[in-house]
Amino acid sequence: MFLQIGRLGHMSAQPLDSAEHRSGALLDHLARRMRLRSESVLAPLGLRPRHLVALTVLRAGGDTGQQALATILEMDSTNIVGLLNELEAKQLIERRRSPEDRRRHVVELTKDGAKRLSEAECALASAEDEVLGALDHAERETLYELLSRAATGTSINCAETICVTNDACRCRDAC
Amino acid sequence: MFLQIGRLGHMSAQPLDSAEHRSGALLDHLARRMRLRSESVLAPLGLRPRHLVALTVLRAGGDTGQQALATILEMDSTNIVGLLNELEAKQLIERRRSPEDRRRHVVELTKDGAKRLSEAECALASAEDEVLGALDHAERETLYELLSRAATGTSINCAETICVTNDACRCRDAC
DNA sequence: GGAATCGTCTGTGCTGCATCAACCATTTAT
DNA sequence: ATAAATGGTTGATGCAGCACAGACGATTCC
Repeated sequence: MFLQIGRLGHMSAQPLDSAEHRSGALLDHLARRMRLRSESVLAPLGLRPRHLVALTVLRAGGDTGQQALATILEMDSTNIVGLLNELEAKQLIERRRSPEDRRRHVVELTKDGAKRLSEAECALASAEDEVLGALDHAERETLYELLSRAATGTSINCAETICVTNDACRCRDAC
Repeated sequence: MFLQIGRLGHMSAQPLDSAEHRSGALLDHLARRMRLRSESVLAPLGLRPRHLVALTVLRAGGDTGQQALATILEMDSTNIVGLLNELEAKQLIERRRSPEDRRRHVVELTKDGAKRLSEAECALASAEDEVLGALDHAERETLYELLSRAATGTSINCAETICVTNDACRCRDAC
């Protein structure tokens, strides 16, 4: 901190690039705190945090080949198989062979899957309250929107997926 | 999603609570992506992601007993010891006995530690570019500020720690 | 003096995950 | 048509993060 001030020196009022503001460690820290709480909350629903991540990605991304899924989640394909097996056994997802390329399995969220995901998210309210307690509602919504955009890499889904259901959503400005 | 619309029914224009917007899974997802990239970038510096988290917390929190650290990081005390041993061996932190309660070890970031942390954060620029590529500079700064506030649990440090060095920081509105 | 607290060290075991190897179904190239 | 490449599946192996438990020294509080 003082280092930075020292470097700025004669121009301490300028918004100079703030190179040290890396979110990585904070992301890691908060994700851990959230995950620890999520585990116990999710257990009764037969889910674990990683399932939620996969379901969330599937909801956002639409139909996805599972190799593409491996890329998005940055997991090894072989581990994707096991993960999807668990989700398919609970009928939260479906694997269909792609009509275009029948080698490919297209993974899709089932109606049950979407419902279960929704339930899980509701159940996580208290966990989020503990971890994000320092942020008010609008700030959390901003956070969600930023994370969501970063995760999908595009803002295409934003208008359709988010804004329809929430009049206060800030993403209209951003979109 | 449709469930919520159904629930809203006659008042679909109201900004009702958006219960499904949970950040947990997104946090998890992005933290993972960031961590995978961080590992290789940090290795030459002799650090691992968890070290960075600890150093970041220490920088933000000032002098901290290591039991308090265990609480903040939500790690077992015994694992904290090992983590701190590694950092102390590299002289990035110091353990001093607290003058008030000499049972307690107060953990403090050394000058070298602050410097190394700063270097690491610079080195992580490209990793962050990949993961947060969908966000522009101002959005990343907003994200950092939100995560930072959530992590420290208070907004006390905000004015001192962040805003002095960055004129464009949005936290003035929030503070 | 005795009990409780903070930190340290050691060992044990579970879990997540990467990696390797072998295999089937399907598509693409020759 | 045959061979090669691709997507997916399965099983085995090994490492690392981490929780947990037990024992110990140092210090404080009653």
